Parts: sequence; structure tokens; C-alpha cells
Amino acid sequence: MENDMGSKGRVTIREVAERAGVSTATASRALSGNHPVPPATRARVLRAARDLDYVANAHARALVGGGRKMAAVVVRQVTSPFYAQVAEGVEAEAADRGWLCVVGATGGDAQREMEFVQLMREEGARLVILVGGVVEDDAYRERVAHYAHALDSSGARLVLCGRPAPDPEIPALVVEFDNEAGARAITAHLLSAGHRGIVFLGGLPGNTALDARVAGYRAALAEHGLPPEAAHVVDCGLGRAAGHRAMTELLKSEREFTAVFAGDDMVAAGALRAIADTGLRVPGDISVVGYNDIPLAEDFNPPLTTVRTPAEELGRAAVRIALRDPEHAAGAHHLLGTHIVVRDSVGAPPPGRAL
Amino acid sequence: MENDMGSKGRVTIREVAERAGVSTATASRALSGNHPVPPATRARVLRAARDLDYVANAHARALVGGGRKMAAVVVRQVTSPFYAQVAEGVEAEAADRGWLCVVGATGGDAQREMEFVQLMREEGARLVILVGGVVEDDAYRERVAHYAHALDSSGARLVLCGRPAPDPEIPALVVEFDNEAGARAITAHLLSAGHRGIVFLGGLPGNTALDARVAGYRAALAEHGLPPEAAHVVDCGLGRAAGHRAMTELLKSEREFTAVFAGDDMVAAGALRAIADTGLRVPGDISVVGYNDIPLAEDFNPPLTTVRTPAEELGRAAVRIALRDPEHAAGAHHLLGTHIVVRDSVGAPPPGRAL
DNA sequence: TCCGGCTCTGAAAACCTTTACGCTGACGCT
DNA sequence: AGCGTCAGCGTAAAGGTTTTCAGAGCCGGA
Repeated sequence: MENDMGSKGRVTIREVAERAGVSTATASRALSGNHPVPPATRARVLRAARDLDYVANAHARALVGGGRKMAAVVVRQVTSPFYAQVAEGVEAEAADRGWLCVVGATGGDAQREMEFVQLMREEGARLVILVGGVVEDDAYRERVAHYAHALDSSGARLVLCGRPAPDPEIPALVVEFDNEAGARAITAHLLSAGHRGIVFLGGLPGNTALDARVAGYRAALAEHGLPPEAAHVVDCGLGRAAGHRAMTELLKSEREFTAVFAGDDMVAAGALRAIADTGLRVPGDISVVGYNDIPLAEDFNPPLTTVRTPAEELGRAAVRIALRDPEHAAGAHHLLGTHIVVRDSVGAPPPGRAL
Repeated sequence: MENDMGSKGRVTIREVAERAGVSTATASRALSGNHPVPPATRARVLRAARDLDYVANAHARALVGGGRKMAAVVVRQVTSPFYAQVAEGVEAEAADRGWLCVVGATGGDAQREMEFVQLMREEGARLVILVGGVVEDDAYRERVAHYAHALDSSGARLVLCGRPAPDPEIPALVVEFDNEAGARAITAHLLSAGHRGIVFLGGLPGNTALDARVAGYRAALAEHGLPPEAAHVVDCGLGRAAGHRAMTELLKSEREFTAVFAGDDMVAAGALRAIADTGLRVPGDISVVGYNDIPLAEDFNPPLTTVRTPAEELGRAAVRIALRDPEHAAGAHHLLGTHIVVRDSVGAPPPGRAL
């Protein structure tokens, strides 16, 4: 810093070595600490590097080292609170190990997902984390199988967060929440508050995460001795807008219900607004629960009772598990637990409308 | 893909060249399209590359090419809705040009910020975007000056989003919202609704973004002929928790007021909750406005009147501007406009408490 | 005294791609 | 026929680091 090199190119290890009066080999060893070097020499090299403001060239390093400490996390969009939390977890766990974390947003487009994975292969990422549920069709299965084999052949690991592996034999690792258990728990919560007419808002057939929640919802109803017809699933998909639209429809329909189980908190946000728009009260007239416990869920109107899925922990777990069992992990399936958090959006069903 | 190489190492351009019956130079030219090559040869090379599932090694490419198309965006935390939007904008604009985008989260720690910038220098990032207001002390000025010179000397660009350049001469570019104008506009909105007792919740002296909002707030009051004492700034800083705490304090104090101008939407979220906790109504008893218009602001209770700062556009603008004027940009200062969005959290002051 | 082994260090290879340079052969013009 | 031009393509160098291999010097033990 004191003698800033006005020259254009970066300072290389050769110049550091020269200044310290050693060879590049010794300089490299002193700088990387990879191989023992006598303290005096080491100090000289470090001093020279500091004087010249030397920064190692990560590309040269990666070129010889074969790969690099880099993790990639790909989500639908960064602005979704849930995905953002997962990404933050990945970033944090990566940073803890000195790894770099790059994030890609696909906007839900398979094409962009493929391009991004390809880019990561070129960049030599050693860990690719695909997060977010998805509808599992043939195109999906083929795509993921391709990723898995391609990454595996270059020594990288693939982890699927909340989305299924197309085949247990594939060299990929699955880490997700136990959606069925979570959904069962929160449905039971509604049931024990006295609700019998509970509709599930936000189904998306083929999306494994949502399908699991629907399964948990049905299971809870069955456990309470309700007939299968008691279940009513509105397949409106996710997002605030979808929730608002579907809830508005639902309120205009003939359907009798006293509680809504939203597929995730954003759907719940839309549903709450739709309910408020018609002048009904939550939880006085209708109870609402969500899923995921996004950071602002407690600021909804009213504060939302929901299922807490520790998203940041999901991200951390993904990299931790992937890096822990380098060999054994392929095909493994990890389930993370959830718990419900009770706020103010659930009450007893209104006397007049109890079924 | 059809003949998957079971070998460990990646397929190199040599193998592709060999299979296509050309030299590596020709293969490189055909693959990169950087130099004209007869269609027949080109097709043979592309075919070979596809057969072998060849992926270029980005490191080797960057090594010889000197640098790489990579942008870095560093924020306090990815889970903050505002920062997430900015990051998404950067990612989108970068992706549009085939650039890679890496994000770093500092948690507000200067140490981690420095480490991350250092890492970006090693990685050869050509664009580093520091986003988020910050208290401008000597340590900050020195740090940023160091970043700017260090990055500049290796041909990379530094842009500061919503934070000040320590010195107009420094090789950095500033892109931010016109905080003063936005704050003045929304304060005027409260004034024209009849409010005279307006407190600003969320000051953070030294933080230039907040200071500018406070300045706009004071300016609007002055323009309406109110004495300087009419201004009351609570320096509680940002975040939902801070807003909740400060609002609770404020309600217990002697201070007379009918409206609250929260430093950002998260502070407003906390304030709204604190107000609801005491049984007061918004906007019946107190009006509240926020700043930033985060995606969930319309789901607050009540939907929040706030200032829309197009955060994604800020991110896009940062990379667009930085890449547009490669040379001329140093020291430039760009201001982005904002506008207020009116929802339901502002009403007339209650008759009994109007000042 | 001699030798085995140990520590420290340097030369050079390897990593993979791009590109400057130069060669060959074909074609057209004079 | 001779020459200039140019397309097409290969050789080799360059880019910065790590790591292997081997040499040099030294110490202790026999």
C-alpha cells in the first residue's frame, strides 16, 4: 500500500518472491501455509506480499488445484422471503469455510436453470444447490438426472432442497422439511380449535412440497374421523396474487368452511387481504393459517399462525451435509423438522357457522 | 452424453480437437466463435464437443483473458426485502449480459466486508457493488478509499449504492435514491392530511441515507411554516425490533403527536405492532408512513402508505451505469427518483388530539 | 570419518485455454 | 508462368499458481 504500483497488471507471486529473495515455490508455500517454511523466511515473504499489496490469482490457483471452493445456490427468485433465507443460510455456512457463494435466479424457467448449471460447471463449482419445489414431470426428471451425472463426473456435488430426486440411484442428495408432518400438525391445531370445514388453498399438483402438505392435511382430517369429502383443496398455486384471487373466488362460492390452510405464507397474505376486502374478520369469522413463517408473518393482519420451517437452517444443512459425507451422501435423504407457531389468526369457529 | 466418459478428469479442448481432427487452436476458435472458421470444420468441432459433453474451463479462460465477467454485490443481509430486491436487480442485469453474479452478506461487519472485497479481488471480479447506508466515520472513509484504489488498480469498478463516496476524487461511482426528495414528499402528504405533530422514527446519525430523509422531513416542515421545534427525531436505528421498541417508548412518553414517519418499512412494521399492542388504531388514532415500499407493505395492518424506491431498478442501474461509461464514470453521482404510494395508514388527525 | 536422514529450497512440470505468428496451398491477376 | 493475397490451420507462447522431484546443506549417530 505504501508504494502503490502504478503499473497496470496485477502483482504476481514472482514479484513477491523476487522482493523476498526466494523462489516462487517458497513464496507460494509461505503464503498458502500449505507446506512448512522457516519462520524467518515466511516473515520475509509475508512482508513483501503486504508491501506490494499482493493478491493471489484465484484462477491460476483453481486451474492447478482442479476446482475451487465455490458453492452455487439456485432459486426461483431472491426476493421471495423463504428463498432468501435459504440462500442466506448457504452463504453463511459457505463463508464460514472460506467458500464463495454465488446465487442464480431462474424465475422458474427451466432453460435458465440449465444455463446456470452449465455455467457452474464451467466455473468449477464444487457444490450446486437447487432449491424450491417443482412439478415433477419427465422433463424435470431428465434434466436433474443430467445435472447429477454431469456434476458428479467432474467431482461436484448436487443437493436438492425441497425437490425430489428423480431416482434414488442418482448421485444427488436431498434435504428438505417434513412437509407432511408439518401440515398434519397445523391441521390438527385447527381441528382442535373446533374447525371442521377447512379448505386448503394453494395446491399445485405435481409439486412435491405442496403435495406432501396436502397429504398431511388429508391425513389429519382422517385421523379425526372426518370423511374424505371433508377435504377441499383449491389448486391455485403459490404467491400472494394467487392467494388473493383464489380466496376471493372461494368467498363467492357456495362452499361452507370456517378455516383456511394456506399453502404458504404468501398465499395466506393474499387470502387475508381478500377476506378483509369483503369485510369479514380474522379470526372472528374465518381462521387462517400459513406455512413457512416468513419474517413478516407476525406483522400480518392479524399476526399469522403458521408452521415454522427454519429456512436458513435448511440452507446451512444442505452445505454441511453435502460436505460432511463426500462419498457416502449420494442418494441420501434428509428430513428436517418443523413446528407450529401460534399467533392470532386462529380462533373458534363462529357459532352460527360451525358445521 | 451418449458416451459418458467414466474417467475422472474433465474433458479438455485437446480431446475435442483430437476427435474433430483439428488442432486445439481451431477447436478454440470454433467453440468461442471468436474468430471465423469454415462452417464444415466448425460443425465437426461442435459435434465433437457435444459428444464428449465438453465444458470449457472458465479459469483457464479467465487466466489468459485477464479477468472475467463477474459482478459482486455485497449487502448487510440477503433476507432484508430491500436488499434482496437490489440484489435481484443486479443479478438480472448481470445475467442479461452473461455475467456471473456473486453475493456476499456482511451482517454489518466491516471486517467481513473487507474480507469479501479482498476475495473479489482474488477472484478477478470486474464490478463490485456495495449497497446499503452506513455511518460515515473515518474508518469507513479509509476503508472505501482503499477498496476504490485497489479495485481500480486491477481494472475493476466500484459502485456505492446508497452510501457516500468518501471523496469526490475517488474512483468510485455513486448510485442512490433521492432520499431527501422522497422524505419531503411523504412528509408533505402527512401535512396536507392535517397532521402537525409528526415524529420521525428511525434516525441513525451518520447514516447518510437516514440523514437525508431526516433533512427532507425537516425541510417539509419548514416549508409549511412550522417552527424547527415541530420536528422530533427518534434515533432508534433500523429494523423491526428497533421500531417496536422505540414506538412503545414513544407512546409512554409525554410527546404529543398524531403521525409517525418511520425510517423504513421494517421500522413501520414494528411501530404498527406496538401501536396495536396498546389498543390504538391506525389511522384512526395515529397515522403511520414508511419508506421503501417492500413487497409485503400492502399486507401490513393496515396497508402501509410509503415511499416507493424501486430497489430492483437501483440494482440494475448500478451495473448498467458502471458498464456504460467505463472511463468517465469515476466520481459520478446518480440520483434515482421515488414516488409515494398511498394506502390506508394515513388519515385525518383525531379531532381531540389535533394540535 | 562416513553415511543416513532430515530440512530447506529451487527448477520445472502441470493445469487449460487463447492468441500471435507463421506456414501452406489455392486462387486470381498480370 | 509468376507473383501477391488470403483463407485456413497448426505451433508455441503466455497467463499465475501449486506441487513434485531432486539437490544441497547440515546434524547426529555409528
